[in-house]
Amino acid sequence: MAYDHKAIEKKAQQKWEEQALYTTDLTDTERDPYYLLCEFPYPSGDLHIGHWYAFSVTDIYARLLRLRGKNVLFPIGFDAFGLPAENAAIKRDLDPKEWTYANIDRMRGQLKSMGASFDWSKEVITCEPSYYQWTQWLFVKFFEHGLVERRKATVKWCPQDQTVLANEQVSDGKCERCGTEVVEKELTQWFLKITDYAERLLDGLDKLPWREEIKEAQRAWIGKSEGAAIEFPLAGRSEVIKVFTTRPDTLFGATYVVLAPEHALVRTLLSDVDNAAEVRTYLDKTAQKTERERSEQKDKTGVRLEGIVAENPVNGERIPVYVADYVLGSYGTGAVMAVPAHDERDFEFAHVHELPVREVVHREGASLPYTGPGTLVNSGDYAGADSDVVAWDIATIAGGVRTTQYRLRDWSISRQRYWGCPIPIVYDPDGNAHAVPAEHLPWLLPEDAHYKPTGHASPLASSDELRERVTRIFGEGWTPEYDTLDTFVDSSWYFLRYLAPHDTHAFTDRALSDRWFPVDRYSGGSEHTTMHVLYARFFTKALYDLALVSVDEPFIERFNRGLILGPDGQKMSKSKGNVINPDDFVDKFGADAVRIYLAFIGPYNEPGSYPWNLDGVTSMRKFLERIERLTVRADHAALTPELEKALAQANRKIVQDGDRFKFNTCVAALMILVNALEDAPSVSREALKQLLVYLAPFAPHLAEHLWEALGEEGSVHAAAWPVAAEHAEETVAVVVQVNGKRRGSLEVKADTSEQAVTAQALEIEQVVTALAGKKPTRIIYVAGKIINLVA
RNA sequence: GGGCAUGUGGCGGAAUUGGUAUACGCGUACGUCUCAGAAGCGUAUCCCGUAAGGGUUGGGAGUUCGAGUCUCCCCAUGCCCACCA
Repeated sequence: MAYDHKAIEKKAQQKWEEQALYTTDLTDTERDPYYLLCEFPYPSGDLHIGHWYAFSVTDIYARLLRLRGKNVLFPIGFDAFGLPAENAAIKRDLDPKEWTYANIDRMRGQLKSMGASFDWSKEVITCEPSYYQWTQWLFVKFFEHGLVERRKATVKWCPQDQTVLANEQVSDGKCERCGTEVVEKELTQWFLKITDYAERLLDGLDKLPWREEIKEAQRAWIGKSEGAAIEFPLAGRSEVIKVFTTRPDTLFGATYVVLAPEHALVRTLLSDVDNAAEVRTYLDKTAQKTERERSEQKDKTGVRLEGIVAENPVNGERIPVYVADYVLGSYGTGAVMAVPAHDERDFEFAHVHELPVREVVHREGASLPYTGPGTLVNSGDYAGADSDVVAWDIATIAGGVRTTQYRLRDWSISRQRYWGCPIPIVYDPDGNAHAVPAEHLPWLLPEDAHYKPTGHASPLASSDELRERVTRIFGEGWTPEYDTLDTFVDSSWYFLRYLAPHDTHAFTDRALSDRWFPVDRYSGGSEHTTMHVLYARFFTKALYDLALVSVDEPFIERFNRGLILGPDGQKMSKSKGNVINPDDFVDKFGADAVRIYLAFIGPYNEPGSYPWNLDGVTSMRKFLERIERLTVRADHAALTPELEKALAQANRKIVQDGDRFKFNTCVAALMILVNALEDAPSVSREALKQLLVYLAPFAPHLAEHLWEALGEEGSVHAAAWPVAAEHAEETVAVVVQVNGKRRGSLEVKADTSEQAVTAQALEIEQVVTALAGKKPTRIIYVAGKIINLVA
């Protein structure tokens, strides 16, 4: 090894710490502020290669911006409450708190070993009372303004983790954390009313310059659909069945009505149906199915409510009523009008249960079920009309009301677990909820609770201290809330806390947030598109409405980074044995080589997957060694025009592609520069100094070391970004084409006229041959790039 | 099933608003240095052709002086959502 990376790294990291190089002065008004944010890590244990990719590559940009004169805020913290840490601690028979803090200590050291330029003075840890005091304070604000609600609802429950999950935390019917099949449970829970913001969350996206795929994913998740709410009266009864439909034009084709098994009306009707036993059996069977079983069963199951008859409001037709689990209790009104001819699910159900299929929208050549638009048939006075045109007329005569439905559900935030932020709510003797007054915040997580979940009651219920605390403060008969908050609540506002991490009077600093918020660029994983990023946007809008911040979108730019795969091209996992431990590589090749490898592997501005490649890291180490050898050749000669040009090109490329988050081409530009320097007859100190500044963001330790070796003062990371030399006299290569085909090229001065270029082009032998005596009829000249002679 | 994204050498990838396709690197081959190996250094490396030249960005069509880039159709892959009425 040509240089001792361990010694170099240690020395450089010490130097930066001593000089407090990365402590951001938030009150500085001289330089432009730039808030660069990475998703803060979950203290799960060791830092893996994905963490390196997330933090060390974003760090390149932080360093680059600082060199270019920005006042950069690049903070770090820990998302420290939550299930995985708690489960891991229980498995090891440790207190979740001890386990979490031990992990934080270890990860801090590992994060520093990357040479990441985080401002540790602003570290936030969400499980610290000084942090969660403000999570609670915000919860109370939301509570006071009606944004928090306690209600009974069917919620997703993870039997393994013994807790409720938010809709966003269920994927493919399984728990996001542990993969267990999720079941539904009826529970009284706290909700954040994110659905109140559905429309604004949608609108806000239009103005954001994010990649379309991120915005589309959020739009799809919010799932806006417009339609009509229509009431179907029940013959001889006072109740009505309210349905939601986006297709009122098919109303004449409704041949039955379906209620979801969870629908409240089912229980009411049960006493009057002729086949109550059969219905009850069906309801019980359905209740035992997991979400997935319900959606994956081959045949659409259901049962008719015998003796109950609904009336189609458009024509008074009497049609049967069914209970079927293909209708979701949680969407729309929990009931649908079934139009088998024009809906695939209704068609399937009608087929199984031998219900009539009546075509009302006709299109030549289309077979049923046909779900597109067409000409109405069997539709009374509307027969012959265009289905799209008269849809709302039909809705109107049926008494339909224009309704907008969202797929988005309110955010369930109660967790029946120990390791989370206590919900700052107490109940009076009558069971009414009251917010814990601000003077009692932080509302501490009791230390005497049995933290293992029992499934019967939340762990906090086992705390005597909590009960006594409530009695002492509020009086006899008052009881605490025993659930804790979903971890995603903690992380929905941490980017504001970085601005005032030690403030004991406010959750953030208003003056600083006016200056620093929103975040300029936020880098994270695509798995958070419909979770954390959505929640953070919701929080910001709510805070804006409470006049606590001045903007209502938290992130100007959002980038989802890619994934590092195992050497076999598969996703890394312990079971596949293809997990790369970054520590081994850092130990062997140095942090700089690993950083620059991760930067070079592919563009950072779009999500992709990159297999880990040992040869790639090795070659980066060799590249760094070439730079080290180069510095030994330093002399005092003046810069040659060639080198000046090469330096200017690298400078411009790194600035431009850095801003685009394309560090792979920045590294390529560095390589081209190093190749040019190696080929040069002499290497001046001035050229090397510039090279080291360009290298510094990518390989911060080696750049610092070589900077010192050249005898330079201070830190290379505090150096001024070189001004790229402008060459007015520069010649440019102009490609000469005949009929769009390349026939040669010319070296001309940039400001050469079209006539002069044409004249020169016509002298090229291949051009003459290609023209074969013809005269160009048209000449297209793009200055400095191309000239095309069309003949 | 729906939505979005992406298809460029053996591999990762490059190609500002349409303007030299394959930058940079890996791998490979040969050479050099060496007692030998490693490292280093040098040369070559999309395809056909001795060459001149011609062809090539998943396939097909189109717009254009000019298309990897724009439009349409098809194919493949990846991600997200998924009984959402």
